[in-house]
Amino acid sequence: MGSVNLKTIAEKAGVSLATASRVLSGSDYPVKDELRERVLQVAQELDYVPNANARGLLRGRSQTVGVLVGDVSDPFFSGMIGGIHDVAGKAGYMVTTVNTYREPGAELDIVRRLRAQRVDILILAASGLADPIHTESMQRSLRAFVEDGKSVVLIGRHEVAGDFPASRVEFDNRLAAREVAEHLQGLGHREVAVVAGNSRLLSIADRVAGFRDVLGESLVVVEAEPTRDGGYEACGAILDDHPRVTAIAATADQMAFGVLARLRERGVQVPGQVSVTGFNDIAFAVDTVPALTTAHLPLREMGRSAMELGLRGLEGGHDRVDTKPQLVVRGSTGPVGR
Amino acid sequence: MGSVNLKTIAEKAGVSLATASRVLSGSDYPVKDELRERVLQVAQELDYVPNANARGLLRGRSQTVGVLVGDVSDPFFSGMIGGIHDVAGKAGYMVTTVNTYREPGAELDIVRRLRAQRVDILILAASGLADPIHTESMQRSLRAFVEDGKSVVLIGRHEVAGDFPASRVEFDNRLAAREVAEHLQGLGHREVAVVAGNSRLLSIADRVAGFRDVLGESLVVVEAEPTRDGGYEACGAILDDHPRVTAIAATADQMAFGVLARLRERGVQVPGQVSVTGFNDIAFAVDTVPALTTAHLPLREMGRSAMELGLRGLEGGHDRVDTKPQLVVRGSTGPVGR
DNA sequence: TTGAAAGCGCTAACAC
DNA sequence: GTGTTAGCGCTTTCAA
Repeated sequence: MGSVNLKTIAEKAGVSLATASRVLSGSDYPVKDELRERVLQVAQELDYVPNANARGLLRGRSQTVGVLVGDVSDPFFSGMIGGIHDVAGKAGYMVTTVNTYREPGAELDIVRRLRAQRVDILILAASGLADPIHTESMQRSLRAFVEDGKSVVLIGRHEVAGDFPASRVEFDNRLAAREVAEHLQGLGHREVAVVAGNSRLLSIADRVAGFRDVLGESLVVVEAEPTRDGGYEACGAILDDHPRVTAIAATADQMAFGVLARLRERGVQVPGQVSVTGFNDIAFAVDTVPALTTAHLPLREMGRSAMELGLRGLEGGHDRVDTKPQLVVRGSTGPVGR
Repeated sequence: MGSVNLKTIAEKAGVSLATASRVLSGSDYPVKDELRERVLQVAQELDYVPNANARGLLRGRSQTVGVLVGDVSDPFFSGMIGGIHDVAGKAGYMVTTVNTYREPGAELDIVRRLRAQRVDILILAASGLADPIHTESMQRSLRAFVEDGKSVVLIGRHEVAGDFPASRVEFDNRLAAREVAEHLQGLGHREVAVVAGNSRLLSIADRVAGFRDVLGESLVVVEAEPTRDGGYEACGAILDDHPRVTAIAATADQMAFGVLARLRERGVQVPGQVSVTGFNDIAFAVDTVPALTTAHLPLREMGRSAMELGLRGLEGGHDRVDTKPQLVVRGSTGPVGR
C-alpha cells in the first residue's frame, strides 16, 4: 500500500537504498555520521517501519515461533504459552499460536500453515495421537522443516521416534498417574473411578494406563469432555452407576473442579466420603475447598524450557529436558472413611 | 535454505513458474488438467509449502492478526484470545500474541513490531494508560497502520479519541463497578475496601471510580499485584489496618481468590463477617467456596466480536460492539452481620 | 564510504 | 492455455 518504505526514506534523505538499509537495519557497516543522522531523522519523521516479510524472505529467518496447542484458553496450555512468551519476548521473537481444539487430525494442516508462515521454531505442545499413520506423516513434515535449518520442540510427545532430530520437554504422564494412584491406594482406596479426557490422545491414554498400573482392572474409567462441565457430568454418572467408589481421579484439574462441584451439590463429603484428585496443578487448584490433591506440572517452566531449546536448536543441536511430575497432596484426599 | 520452492516444482513438472503458481495458489485461472495434475503431483511429492512471506510481500496481506494483551496466561486475556482464535481459525488467519506484562510503556514498541510483521489486523486488548502523551503517540502509530488499509480493534480503550478510525469492543468498567458497589451497599455494607491493580491503568482507574461513585470517599483503596498473591497480601493488610471493613471488592477475580484464601486462613466467615466480590467472572469464579459474586464480562464473546470487527474493518468501515457487564450474585456476598 | 544491481519466492500483467 | 517478466521491500555482494 501507500506504506513508506526504504526507498521513500532513501530518496527523502538523498542517499542510496543501500545506505538507508545499512543505517536502518542495524548493520555495523560504516556510514558517515552525517548521512546516518539524515536517514534516522527522515525515518523517524515518516514513522518508517521495516517490512519483516521482505527481510524474512531475504534472510530466511522470521523471528517467529509457532506454537501448536489444544486450546489457548485452557490454563494448562496458557501456562506453557506464558512461559514461551517469557523467553521469546526477550529474544525478540514473536509468538504465533494455533488451536487444534483437541482434534489431532487438524495438526498436519496446522503445521503446514505454520511452515508456510516460515516460523523459525515450531513447538508442539498439544497432545499427540496414538496413531502410527498420523505420526508418520507428522514426522515427515517436521523432518522437512528441520532440514530447512529450522527447529522443532516436542512437549510430551514420546510417540515421535526417539532419533527424530527435535528437542524435547518430557514429562512422564504414566508415572505421575501412578503416583496419584499410589497415594489413593495408600489411603485405602480400592474402588476408584477415573474421569478421563479423550483417550485417543496419548497423554490421556498414558495417564489412564498409570492409574491402571496401580489400581488394576477394577478401575472404573469414564470418558468425559476435558472441562469442568465434563467432570461435573461424569461425576453424576459415577455416583449413580458406581456408588461404591470412594475416590475419583480426573486427568485434568478442571474436570476435578466439576467433580467437586457435583459432590458438593449431592452433599457428599470430600474427602470424608469421596476423595478427589486432579492433574496438572493449574493455579486455581489451590483455591477449591478442600484444595485439590493433584500431580504438579511446572507449566510455565516447561514453556520456558521449550522456547530455550527451540532457540538453541536454531544453532544446531537439539536437547532434552525432563520434567519431574510431582504429587501435591492437599485437602481433597483422605483415608477411606465410610 | 534448501527449501523446495515454486521454481523447483515448475522445473520438475516441466512447466513454467506461472503455471505452477496458478495451480498452487488456488487461482481460478484455467490450466489444462494434465499439467495441473503434474504440478500437484510434484508438489505433493516434494512436500511443497508456499512461502507466506513472499506471498505477503506481493499481496500486501499476511492473513495474520496481532493481539496485544497484558499477559496471555491470565484467564481474563486468555479467554478473549480464545474467542479471537475461534473466528480467526475459520477465516484462515494466524494469531500472534504479545504480552505487555502490564507495562503500558512497552505498547508503542510492541505495536511497532507487530506493524513490522505486517499483521493485517491489530487488536489492542491490554488496558490503556491514562496518559495523553502516550495516547497521542499510540494514535499516530495506529493511524499510519489504518491508512495502510489495515484494521484496528480496541477493546475497552476509551482513551483513544472517539473519532479514531478503529472498531471497538466496549464495556463500561465504571458502570460495572457501580453495580457491584450498589449490590454491597444494598446489603448494608458501608465500610468497604477495594483491592485494586495498578491504577495507572485506565481499566483499573475506571473500576475504582465506579466503586467510589457509590461508596464515596470513605472507600479504602489498597493497590496490589493483579494476582492471587496480590489479593492475599492486600487482604492481610486490610484486616490489620481496617478491621471495621465488612466487604472487600477486588478489581479482578484472581485477587478475590487470594482474599478468600486469606480470610479462610484467618477464620473470617464469608459472607457472614466479610463479603467478597471479584471482577470479570473467569471460569473458575464459580468454583470457590463460597462461589464468587462478580461482574461478568463475556470474555470469549468479546474476543470473537473483536476478531469479526477486525475482519470487517479490512473491508472498509469500522464498527462498535457494546458489551453489557452484568452483576452475578453468588455466595460470597451477604448482608452485613456483625 | 557510497551506490548499483542482483535476487529472496511469489503473483500478476502482458505477450504468445 | 501457457510462458516471460516485472516487481513486492529489503539486504548484500561487488564496483567505484
